[in-house]
Amino acid sequence: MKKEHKKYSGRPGRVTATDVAKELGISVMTVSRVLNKKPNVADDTREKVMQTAMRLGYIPNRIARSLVTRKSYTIGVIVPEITHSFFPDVIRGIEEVVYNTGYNLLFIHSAEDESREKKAIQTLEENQVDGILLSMAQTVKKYSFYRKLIENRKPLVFFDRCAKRLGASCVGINDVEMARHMTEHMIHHGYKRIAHLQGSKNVSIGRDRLLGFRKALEENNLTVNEDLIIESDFHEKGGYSAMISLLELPKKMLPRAVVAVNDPAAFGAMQAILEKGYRIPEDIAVVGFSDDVRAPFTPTPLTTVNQRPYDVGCKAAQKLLRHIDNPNERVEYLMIKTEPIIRRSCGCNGT
Amino acid sequence: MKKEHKKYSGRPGRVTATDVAKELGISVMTVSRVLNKKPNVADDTREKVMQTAMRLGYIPNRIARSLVTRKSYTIGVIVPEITHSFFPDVIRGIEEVVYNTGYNLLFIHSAEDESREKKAIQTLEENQVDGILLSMAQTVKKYSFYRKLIENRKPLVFFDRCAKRLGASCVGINDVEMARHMTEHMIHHGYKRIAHLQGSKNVSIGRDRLLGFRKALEENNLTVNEDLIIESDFHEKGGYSAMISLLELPKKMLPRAVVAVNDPAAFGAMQAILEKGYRIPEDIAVVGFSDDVRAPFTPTPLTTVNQRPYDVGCKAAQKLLRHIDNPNERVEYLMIKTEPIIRRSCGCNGT
DNA sequence: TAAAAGGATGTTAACGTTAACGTAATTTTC
DNA sequence: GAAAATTACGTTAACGTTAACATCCTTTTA
Repeated sequence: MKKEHKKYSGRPGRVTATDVAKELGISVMTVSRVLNKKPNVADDTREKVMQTAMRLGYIPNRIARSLVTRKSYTIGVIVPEITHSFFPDVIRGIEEVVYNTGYNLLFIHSAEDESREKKAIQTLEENQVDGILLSMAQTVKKYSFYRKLIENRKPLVFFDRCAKRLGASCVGINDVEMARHMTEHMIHHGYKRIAHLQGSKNVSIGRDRLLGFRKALEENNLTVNEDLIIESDFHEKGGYSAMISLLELPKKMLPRAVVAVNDPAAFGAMQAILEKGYRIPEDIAVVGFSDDVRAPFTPTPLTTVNQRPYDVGCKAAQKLLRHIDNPNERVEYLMIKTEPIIRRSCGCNGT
Repeated sequence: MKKEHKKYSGRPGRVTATDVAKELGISVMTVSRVLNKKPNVADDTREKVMQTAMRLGYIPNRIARSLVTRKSYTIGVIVPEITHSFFPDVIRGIEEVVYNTGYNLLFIHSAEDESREKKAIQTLEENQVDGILLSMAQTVKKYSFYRKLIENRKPLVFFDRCAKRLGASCVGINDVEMARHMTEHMIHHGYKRIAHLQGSKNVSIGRDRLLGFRKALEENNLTVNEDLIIESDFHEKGGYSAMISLLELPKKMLPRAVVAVNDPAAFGAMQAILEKGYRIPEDIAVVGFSDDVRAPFTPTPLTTVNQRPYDVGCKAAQKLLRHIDNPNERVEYLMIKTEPIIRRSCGCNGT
């Protein structure tokens, strides 16, 4: 009575647990028990199963497993712009946490587009992800999709760009506080006319940093000049064109300093300033936000805020895993404490 | 006779196609046909199914679907260092191609570590990905894992860091040619003592760029000085320490120019050069490879090669999809043509 | 107008795994 | 030494979907 090995026999059929069981003349269940390291299996059986599984090149099918356990061990990650150096670092942090926990990352790039983000959420749900880590696209206006997720009890943790009061945890940085701090730093330099390149109002960090900016001016008894608050986006282009329009103001209305919503916007602004023949910081000082890899390298190194992306990623992933493991995990708004990085674009003698 | 809606009733059970079918008193199969836009369904039935599916909040379960169709519509992506700005751009390209094809990306970061890469491959296989896009970790020594994948007929396409002759397609750039070109550029500047900060030999781009470097010297009848070829890695640290050890050579043995395996290594080297009080390019010229976002911003803007990461990602994804759709798709080594970006670190008057 | 073709459904089984329960043999307990 | 507990399995059904085939009814064709 010959036994036939199924391995690579004819069609490209994968080796299954059933094949391993048949090979040994035992039940699939015992094989399953061994592979999942469950108790109540004799040592020698365990040994035999491991060996034949190895010999046949058995690879467990997580899809079949997921179907019955109703757990995919997959986490969805939605990022608005992977190209912005903040996000790869966040992903590093996320990866580092999920690595060794057995979870995998299903990654989707929303390209700052609301409809793509919606589609992404739908896709993640179809894939039965156990939870979602999301940083909002800047064009998102409606939160109904988030609400639906939360109603469906799909664990959701926002990072960086958060939607609060929806019942999902958030991991961000102390945006208001740091925007206030950086603006005040400009004020302490003696600058009076301070502009703000504002991020999209749709997004928490856009609103919060604007708030911090206003706070600083008010607390220091400076009038907030609405003409100097101008909507940019989070990228070089937006910063550039916003700055260009500021520079078209009459000479004496020109800002003496610019607080940009983030570093890419600041880079765009710096380029505009230099192109128009002004000096940084002698004519116009600039501060950014997020400590982009390029920040130390700009002609005048950019004063900014270290956004600790790696830590944001870690904390967000950890919180999500806790939500997944415990449906009663408390919804929290975690704030990573960040610090200013003083270089020279603000007028200091930094590195 | 009341009908009960199952939606959100008690336990968190998802709405299934069966629920939709029961609601309408029809068979699941008809529902399945509608949802998959298959023919042979009456228009009004189709309509009714769509509506109740919507009303009940039905979300198709891709996991169950995958199990029976033996297709996951998922592509695995393994990247050695997401933090290196080349890779996020590649991912953008990949995303752009798979977006709208219905495929998803399962993302794993190997952290330049062979064992993590192996584990990643295993994980992707367990998840039944339809194909894998992979850029080798620099510490990878054995190709047996790749061979096993290829034997198992799991479509695999390498990008950037390739292993050829294994039967998997590769998408890279013209490394040898461009390294030769850049080195020759240095020679045309009149530099004689030219050093090479070499990448890991385990990896194609490390070997190929070294080859191009040697070629240029030989073709121009310059002797290759082995002391000036020094192993770095692909990151700032390696470039820095490699350069430091070069700078410890006796004064007259010092290199006049440095060809770095990539930009991060070049940045490290530049830092070392500046710290030791030398000028770039007056004392030591430097060229990099990959056009990192920081390259235009270094104190002396870095001459480098545009690696066209976005195109690499697109091509790799396209090729993989073709391998998935057609098992007889020809194995190819695709080469994206790249161009030098002349700035100032080489001695030119670039931007 | 009978036969053939096609359209709109339903039925059954399967994908590969595990949960829940069942059973026989062995060991423990008092 | 009989009841109870434990161990080492096996059996059945289910997870949610689709492929393949079957059925019934309508329309077309010669």
